[in-house]
Amino acid sequence: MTIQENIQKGLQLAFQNIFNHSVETQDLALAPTRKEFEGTYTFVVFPYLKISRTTPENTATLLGEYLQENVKEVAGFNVVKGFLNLVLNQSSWLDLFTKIYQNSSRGQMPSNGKRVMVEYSSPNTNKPLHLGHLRNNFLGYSVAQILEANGYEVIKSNLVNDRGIHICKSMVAYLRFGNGETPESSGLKGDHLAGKYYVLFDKEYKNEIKELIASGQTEEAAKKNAPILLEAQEMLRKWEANDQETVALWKQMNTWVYAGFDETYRKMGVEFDKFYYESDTYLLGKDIVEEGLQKGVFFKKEDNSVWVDLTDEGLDEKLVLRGDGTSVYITQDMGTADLKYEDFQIDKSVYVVGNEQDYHFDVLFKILKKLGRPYGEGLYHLSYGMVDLPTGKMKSREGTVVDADDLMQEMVDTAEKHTKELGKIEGFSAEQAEELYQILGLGALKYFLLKVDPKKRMLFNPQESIEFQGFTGPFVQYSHARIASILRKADQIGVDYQNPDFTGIGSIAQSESDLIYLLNEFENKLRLAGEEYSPSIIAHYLFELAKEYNRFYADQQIFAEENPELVAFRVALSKLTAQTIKKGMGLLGIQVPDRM
RNA sequence: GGUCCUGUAGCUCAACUGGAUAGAGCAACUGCCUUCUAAGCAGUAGGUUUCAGGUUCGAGUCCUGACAGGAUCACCA
Repeated sequence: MTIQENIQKGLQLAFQNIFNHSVETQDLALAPTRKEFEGTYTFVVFPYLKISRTTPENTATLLGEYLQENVKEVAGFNVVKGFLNLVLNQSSWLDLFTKIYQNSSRGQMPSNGKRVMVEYSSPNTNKPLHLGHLRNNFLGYSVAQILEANGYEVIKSNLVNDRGIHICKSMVAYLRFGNGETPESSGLKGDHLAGKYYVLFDKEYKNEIKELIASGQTEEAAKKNAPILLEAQEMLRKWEANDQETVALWKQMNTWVYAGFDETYRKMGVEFDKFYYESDTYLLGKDIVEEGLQKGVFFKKEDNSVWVDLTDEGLDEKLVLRGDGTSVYITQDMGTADLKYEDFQIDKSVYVVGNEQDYHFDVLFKILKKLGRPYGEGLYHLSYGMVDLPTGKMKSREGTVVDADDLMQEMVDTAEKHTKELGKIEGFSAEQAEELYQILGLGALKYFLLKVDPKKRMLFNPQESIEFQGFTGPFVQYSHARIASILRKADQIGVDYQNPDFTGIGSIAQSESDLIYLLNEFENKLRLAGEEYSPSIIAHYLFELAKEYNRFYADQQIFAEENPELVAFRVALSKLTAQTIKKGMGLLGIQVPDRM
């Protein structure tokens, strides 16, 4: 039984004995006491005045007296209006700490026997990754870690959009302007090479439109008739007809792109257990359309096209198969959903995709539920907001994107600059220093993108570089490095903090019990982050924890203390904080250094 | 136009899902390094939570209606 549960139980008995009324323990909500009042937990009595039939102050006082007498953890209480603030006794804090400290499986819930797939990243192979992809990748990876820590078996998947008109555009431009350029000959990363030709396509396309308009065509006609566009469309047809030359070029360019992506993913620190390729899946789903027709979930129109009617769910009619029998986007998504289930028998499926596709996923999930899919109830669209620049939306064709590789490198460079300015690399080898810059630069970037609630859109100003102070990754990393230093010293002077005995400690400071309180909150936050698919909950928690530790650090001289048990306690408290930071940052995909 | 999301300090974000005097960070200003890392700590200042109603003991949070920004409403992906 946790302290909270003991208090709830006590409250239940109090209501029974004082007011002769039975209340469910889970309804008795305990909130953390606000900083400006004395106490740890606060019970709000307003909702219970009908039961107590007396004033809020009176009700709170009666309950408080009962708790103080009957619950061993409650040392005292105070009443402010209808708020009953409970003060815990010193030994409860130490007992609680000992319990957490000795829990070797802390931060990893036991298996819940459920399997979840997290699909994220899902790049197009015609251009390199940009800032928006960074948010997607960091979110996806982090949510996967969080679900795993919550006891799920997690499969990280990546559905690569490797076919379609946009790929053909890069290919056509490459044939026209490439002169056989390769990543080796140009020194360009493969994905950047493909992106270069995607931009060239658009440039040429616009030129041709201008020329056609000059020769008398309307703008609308020119947009349809530009030769380079027709070429791209022709190339798509050839690709679908499995034309040898086209397929060979397609394979060649994609190979280059994948080599580039691999490098970017490695730098990001993300990974995948399973890749799906749209070139394999784009024809899937037609059998489901047939099934849907038979089940009466879909219906056919005169032109043979197949539709689903979702008007009773507040949506519209939606096409699921064209009149000529060819697929649309949602057809293959239905097929891919089935494929994922066939491959892994997943209980849940999380799609990390931007909020511009909210409607699409709403439709997709409703269809799959109507079809009675066993995984239907476990579908979840982790919809995140766009990353905007001060200049507006990023457009890759117009070159107004913040490139992922460039940004990561800038962050590492900035980390190097800050570190050198602070003169903090004494005794580091060149490799160690470089490793530190990577850890700090990527940490700052990931934390910056993950600390915001996923569903909110966020602004990124490249001019104002990402901070290294305050509510940032490096602040949390710094706190960890500080503690690592404490632990080194403790080892050096022989403090036994592995199995310490705290029985001789009289009382602990406010900053110490506050820290224990927060450390105890870790698993609650972990659970909440899993339920909400929200790394930002972890990020906020870690900031609070690091902040509280630094308060304690400034407050207490660890090794100057004369009572050896108290020294051991403080070192142990430090160690548990470091472990929690490391584990928590790991959930965000962020490493922590031992020195910085 | 229909639907959905968002609106909180100058800026970037919180607010434990309806609880106390709405909190952090950045930027500004004041203090604190001869003892464990100052990428830190403590403090000052900064608010009509876009606006108007409503629900109740109690609203940033729920409801209605405005206003502003964004997304989407393709036989594109």
